[in-house]
Amino acid sequence: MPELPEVEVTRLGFADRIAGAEITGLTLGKPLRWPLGCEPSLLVGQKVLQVRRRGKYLLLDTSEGLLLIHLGMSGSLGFGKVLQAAGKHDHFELQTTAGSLRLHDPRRFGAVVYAASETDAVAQKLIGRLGVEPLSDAFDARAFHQALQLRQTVIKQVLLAGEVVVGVGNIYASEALFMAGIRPTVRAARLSKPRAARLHAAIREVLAQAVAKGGSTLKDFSNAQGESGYFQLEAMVYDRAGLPCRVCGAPVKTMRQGQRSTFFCVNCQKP
DNA sequence: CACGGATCCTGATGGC
DNA sequence: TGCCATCAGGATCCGT
Repeated sequence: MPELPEVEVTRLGFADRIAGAEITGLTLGKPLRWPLGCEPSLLVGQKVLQVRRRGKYLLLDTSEGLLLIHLGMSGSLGFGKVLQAAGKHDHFELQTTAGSLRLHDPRRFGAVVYAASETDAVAQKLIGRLGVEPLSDAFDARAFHQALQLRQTVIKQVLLAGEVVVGVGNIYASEALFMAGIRPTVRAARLSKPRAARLHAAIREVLAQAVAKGGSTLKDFSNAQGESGYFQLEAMVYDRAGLPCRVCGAPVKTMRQGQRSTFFCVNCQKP
């Protein structure tokens, strides 16, 4: 479910409300992708200072450390007063003086990990090798082109890997490549400077738009207030196999790349 | 070392 | 209360 826009919309939904609150309890459900990495009681009494985002991770800074939260494929976070008992797919809940932060994650590919600091090996293993933030000034077209020159793999896979640029998942990879007019099967190293620049701009555009519109809701995304986004209404190719391309009318094609579906238009996207 | 594939888990959907 | 195969927004680990 969550790519960068959904994670960012989630962050915006509760960051200000949880900042400054004191942690009063912590409840765990079934195991997530990784263990928490500390005794739950260690968190109690600490304050939540702020909530940041790095790629698809949320970083909850606390008085003595930080929680790294990843939503995996099916995770979502809710924040507020506890109105209902935890359901069978609620596997993490952080109780604070401002409300409770609850992770709902049916598939449990998500994770919540505690680290004493961001430079800790525990934290570095998760976020230490991530690429540049696409919406930051550090995401530079020239550097992007240069990084692509070093990759022998197809461009769609490079985007998904998150080592060059973070935050682009399966939906926005297809969407950004469509916007840039680039076939997903092009070898990254073969992209010309102008085409890399187009892709650079497309990635920023598609992600920024999705954040502005509240995130995609192709499956079950909802923000921390439980409201749905509506990016789905504007997907150009994702999940549109066989439907007419919104630009040229040719049927949208689909293929498998690395066990994931890719959608593209043979007319609008050049090899 | 860089790449491609298998893998974790549950639920929804569609064909038979 | 049908059963089975396939697919789903992620990313790590492992073999080559």
